[in-house]
Amino acid sequence: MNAISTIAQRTRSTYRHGDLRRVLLEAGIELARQGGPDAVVLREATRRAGVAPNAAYRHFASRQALLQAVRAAALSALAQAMENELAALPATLSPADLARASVRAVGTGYLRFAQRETGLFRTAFAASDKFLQVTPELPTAGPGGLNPFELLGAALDKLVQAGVMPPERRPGAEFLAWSAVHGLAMLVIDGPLASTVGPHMQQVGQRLLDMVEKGL
Amino acid sequence: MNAISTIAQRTRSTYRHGDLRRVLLEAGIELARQGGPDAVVLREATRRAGVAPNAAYRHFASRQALLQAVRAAALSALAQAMENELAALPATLSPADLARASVRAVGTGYLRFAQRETGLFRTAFAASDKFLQVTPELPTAGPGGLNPFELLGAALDKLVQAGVMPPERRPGAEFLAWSAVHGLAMLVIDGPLASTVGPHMQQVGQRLLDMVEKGL
DNA sequence: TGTACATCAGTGAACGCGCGTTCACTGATGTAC
DNA sequence: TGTACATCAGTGAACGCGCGTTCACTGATGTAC
Repeated sequence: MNAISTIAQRTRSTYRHGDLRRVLLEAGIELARQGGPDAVVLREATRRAGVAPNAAYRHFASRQALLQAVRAAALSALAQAMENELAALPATLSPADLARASVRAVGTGYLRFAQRETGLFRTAFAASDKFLQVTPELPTAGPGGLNPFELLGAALDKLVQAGVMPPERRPGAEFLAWSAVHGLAMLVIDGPLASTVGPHMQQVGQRLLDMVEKGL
Repeated sequence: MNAISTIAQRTRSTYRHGDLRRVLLEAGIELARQGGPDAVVLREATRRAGVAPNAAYRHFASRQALLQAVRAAALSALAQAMENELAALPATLSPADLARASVRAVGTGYLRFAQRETGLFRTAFAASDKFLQVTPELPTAGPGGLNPFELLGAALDKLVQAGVMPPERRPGAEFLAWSAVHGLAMLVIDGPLASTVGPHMQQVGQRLLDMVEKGL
């Protein structure tokens, strides 16, 4: 180990790297965080890992494979953000209020993540023909073991169990709630509402969640 | 004029092209239609116009400038699609029903356009720091003179005028309605709901509009 | 009406760029004897 | 416990690619006289 070694470009004392896959993935996540999916570039990831460009091919079959791994990590981080909101709910609520608050917490976590981690959010939902094929093999869940979509589903289930939502409205409800929140996120983070709504994202987000709650 | 000349690559009899700007723009639109914003490539547009690559610079300052023009055209086409839905409404409705139906028509037009013209839709809403700076100079309205956002606003105004929506709820309502519809479109056209919801887009879309109507 | 000339739309060739990916290699590591 | 060897992670050099953009040019057009 060298005294001037950095985290990003460590002077290896050994010919072998030891943990290159993880370092490449972390570099990829950092690139996505800063510049979205297009910024996840194989050569730059290897550069940051202090390694020859083709070394990446020992761990990822292609640039696409790295990008999919980064995407899975981004979804996992999103799940984590949602769980954080859920964990912050007061334990004193009635079942009905808790259920309602859980749905809101999931939505709020989603919007907060989109705003704070814009690059990761855009990466998580970047266009890909292989979205469904690839992700199941990679971990997309948060610490609690549920991925973002499942967290929303669980919150809606609570709504039914608490008697707040009639069971016959439950099927497909996640698509409606998700659409509303996802649309606001997209329009604000790199769409036409960036300057109009962006500064008031939280208030508009709460109004949007009012609409969803009432409309579901 | 050559017998084997095509629309795309016309053998010019004259050294000058005559209408290159429009032909490049149309080529750009076609590229966007097929492959989204990233497919709008200067060199390919000139190829299709049957012209040297650098000839484009007589008409567009840069690739970005061409892309912005294509984006404006895409927004204009979206407005057109909405107007078509509005025009198809029966004239016999009461003011209140007409207002409600107008909001639905705007949403339905939006979703239909996203599904039929996916490439253009993605181009219209592609990330760009210059979204608001550039578009105002370029025509984004449909034949009726209103752009997509204004069409939605007008429909919501009708809702208030017809006494269906209390005036105090009107401010900002377009952000909520737009978010819901936009989110569904995004999740379906190149997101994780493509295979799940895609085939039932219309039904889910109508349920979503129910939610918006009730929730606003 | 005919000629000289300025304009400027399109040409042809070239540039540098960074990318993903392939090739034959080298040398550190862990294992079998 | 010590040595031979197979494994395979990382190297170094190179490739072809298509892109956006710049340069000095050419020649068709419309206008002034």
